[in-house]
Amino acid sequence: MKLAKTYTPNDYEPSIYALWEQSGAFAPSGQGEPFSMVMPPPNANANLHIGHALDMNLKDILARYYRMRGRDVALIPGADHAGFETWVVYEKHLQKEGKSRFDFTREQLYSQVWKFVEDRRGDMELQLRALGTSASWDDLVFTLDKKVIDTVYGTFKQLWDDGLIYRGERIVNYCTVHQTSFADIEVEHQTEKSKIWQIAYPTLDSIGEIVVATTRPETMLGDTAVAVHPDDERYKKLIGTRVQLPLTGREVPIIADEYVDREFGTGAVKITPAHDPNDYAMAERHDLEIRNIIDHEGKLVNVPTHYEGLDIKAARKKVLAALKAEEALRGEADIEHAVGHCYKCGSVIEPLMMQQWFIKVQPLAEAAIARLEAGEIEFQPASKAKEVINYLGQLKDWNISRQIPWGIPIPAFVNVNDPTDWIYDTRVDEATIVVDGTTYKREEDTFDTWFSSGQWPYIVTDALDQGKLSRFFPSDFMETGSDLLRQWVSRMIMLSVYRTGQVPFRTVYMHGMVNDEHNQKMSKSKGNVINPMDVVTEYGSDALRMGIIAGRSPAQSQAFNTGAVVAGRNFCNKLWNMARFIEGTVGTYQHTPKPEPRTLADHWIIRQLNRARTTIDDHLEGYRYAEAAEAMYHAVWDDVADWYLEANKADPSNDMLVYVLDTCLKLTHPFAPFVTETIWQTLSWHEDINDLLISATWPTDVDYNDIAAAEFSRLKQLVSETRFVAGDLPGNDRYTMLYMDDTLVHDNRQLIAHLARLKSVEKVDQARGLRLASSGRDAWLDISDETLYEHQSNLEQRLADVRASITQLQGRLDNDSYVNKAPEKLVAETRQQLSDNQALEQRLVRELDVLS
RNA sequence: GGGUGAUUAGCUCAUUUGGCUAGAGCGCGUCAUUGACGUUGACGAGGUGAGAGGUUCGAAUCCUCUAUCGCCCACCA
Repeated sequence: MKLAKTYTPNDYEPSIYALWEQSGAFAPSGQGEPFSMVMPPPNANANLHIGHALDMNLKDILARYYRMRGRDVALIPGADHAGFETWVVYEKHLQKEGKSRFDFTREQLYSQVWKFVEDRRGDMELQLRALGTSASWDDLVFTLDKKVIDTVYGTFKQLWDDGLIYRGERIVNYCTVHQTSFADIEVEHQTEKSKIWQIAYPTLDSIGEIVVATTRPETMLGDTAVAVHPDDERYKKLIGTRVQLPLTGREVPIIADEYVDREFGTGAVKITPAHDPNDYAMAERHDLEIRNIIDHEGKLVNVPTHYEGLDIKAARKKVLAALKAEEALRGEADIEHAVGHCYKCGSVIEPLMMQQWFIKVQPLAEAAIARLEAGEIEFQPASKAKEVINYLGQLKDWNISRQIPWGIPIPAFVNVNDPTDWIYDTRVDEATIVVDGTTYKREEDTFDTWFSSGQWPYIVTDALDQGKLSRFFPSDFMETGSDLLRQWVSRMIMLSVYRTGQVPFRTVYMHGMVNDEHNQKMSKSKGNVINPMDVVTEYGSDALRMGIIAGRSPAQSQAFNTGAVVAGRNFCNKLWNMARFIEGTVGTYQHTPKPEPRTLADHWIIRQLNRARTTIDDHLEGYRYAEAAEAMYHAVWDDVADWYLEANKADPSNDMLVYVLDTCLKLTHPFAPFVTETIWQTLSWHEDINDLLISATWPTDVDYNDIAAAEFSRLKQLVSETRFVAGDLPGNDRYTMLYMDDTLVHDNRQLIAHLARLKSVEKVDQARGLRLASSGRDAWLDISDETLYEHQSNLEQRLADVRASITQLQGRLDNDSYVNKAPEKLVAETRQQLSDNQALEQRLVRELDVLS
């Protein structure tokens, strides 16, 4: 035998992958209707996590499936420079060496990180290969490739020309540790316990004071107003008057604004426009002064000298102490409220005023919403469409600048003599340029990664300049984690509609998260992270692939289930041993004939495989992976291995064995590519060097006789009943089956004996023993009266069951509403079941009569 | 605070627009076996579908309420 007794995946997987890659099977064939998917670029600097394994698998199954169905498949891989993510990793690396970003120029940093990423990028790509990803590697795009940058600049220019780009001092989310701003979506809000203090501000125009409530007393140094609700009776008369701020003595007005909640705190709010988004909005409405008092490192500035340079924490302490000394503190209370944190380092996000680049998103969002509402993109699950529309509908202007050197530089320059004079220019490698005699200095910020990733589908397919892959845009299938719906999917739609006039993809499939085995979210800090490469080493890539899609539905988070991976491994071994058996039986075989069914089992297995293929087609076309895999699993294991191979032993046919094995391998290949290809390569009838399963054609229907197939089903039933009954009898004897005038049993007596493990199957004139009543054949098990007697209670139990079900069915048919309103087909089925059960009841009654 | 998902066998999960006796894998029990496979085979046990009510001939599925858990969003100082 060519094959070892047990399938050991790690011995075969790498060479099989190499075989595919060298054969060029991953590249688009250029023939057939295109089917394309772009891979969300995994971070170039990091190892794959288990979510990637799922993510990749969901795409690769379709890639392999549609490839076999003759489509022109492109699974286009990517690698992400992951701007900020990578930057964080690199900055830690610098820290270890005792250096900081300020020791280097932008160019130096950029090239250092480039090298850092290059060194690590290979790991990620090797891991994708280990998972079996049939990606078109020649078409891989890195997010810092020239064509990416060119396209991104083109989009930026178009937005600029359309008046949709502006630079402005706005309040932004700022991490003082990383010293960069964030988009709203990158800020993590956490509920925290803290204190809320009440501070008295003396009024100027009358004797008295107004008490404000705040969780951030230190910001009072930057207050420029106090706000109350216009209808608040307590404060109505104070509106328009002024208060004097404690500590600084500055005078600020009391204003009225509906935003103020009368119920909360004291109903009076101190306004610090530079360091609170709401206060900023209010300052815009009321044209208030904006005082910056916190700098980029989180230290106080523009404040009385003894506060100057303090960090937030120290400043708060000092301010509170001073207020206490001035007897301006009126109370403190515990409070729970949401605080924004940096999603990377967890430090508190400071809202700060900064010069940033923004996109006016509204026109883009509106255009995208129109397409979504027209149903141009199908969502799996469908509910996600609404979520995207809602999100786009309330999107605020998008801050696309980041203050980190690792990324695509923003192609803009500012007049050294006029800070409002900005021009678009792509000579970002030069610190200054001269245009028409004027010197311009470049912008040092880089783009938010999502600005470039958001253009991915049309970049990688060269859709804008009709490149060689442009037939793959829009792509057919976009599959990614449900956590990226907003930050990535929505932006791709928005930018693609804007830039290309087309939606970027036709179907979006969102997968849920992979939790740990106890359904807890995986995280490094909890130490419950499952490394996909460990799973591959232990169980094999195919087992991981099969296990991770088992019972999974879109957008639903689910625990990682080792049991399902084990089942996958066992399945691979089963398939392996089926092949081993068939290969050993068939030996050298030179052609793959059109199967010509001869026996009942032949007809039946053809029917089963035809049906399985149809079921798999239905499910995969509807993206129901788990159901498709299950149909495949049961066809191969239950129908082929458990029944057909055994039947074939009783009446062998090599042609049929070859057909059955080939079909199983094809049906299984999208789900377990390695083991199937490994087997395929060992088979003598696939010896041709160019004969690869990955490129084989998907099975089509084979003719069979329906009556013959149905007769085998009846034999199966008889065999099952025999096993069941015999298993219940005392002892482990092999029994003899007796039959009278039953042609089906007569013609298949050898087969029945083999399948039911009987001593023999013999024709008799006079029946005796235990009648096999359930399967409706004139067949008996030859057992002694004594044994028969012991079996009586079993028969009685079965009779009771049958009668219960008769009562139920009869009740249903006695109900006129059911007979009249339920579908005819269903009613007919019920009638059939009733008569079947009645016949069975009579046979059982007769059996029991004989016994007594 | 708003939205959204979940609750089905011991565990992890299915069950496509309401319709056969609610399925699978793992686990569990009994038995088997000298050559395809113990990563096996045969047989089996195990579910009043979170709870309560409603609609319907018919509900795990639709509606209402309750309970518990999760996720996302959110400026209450």
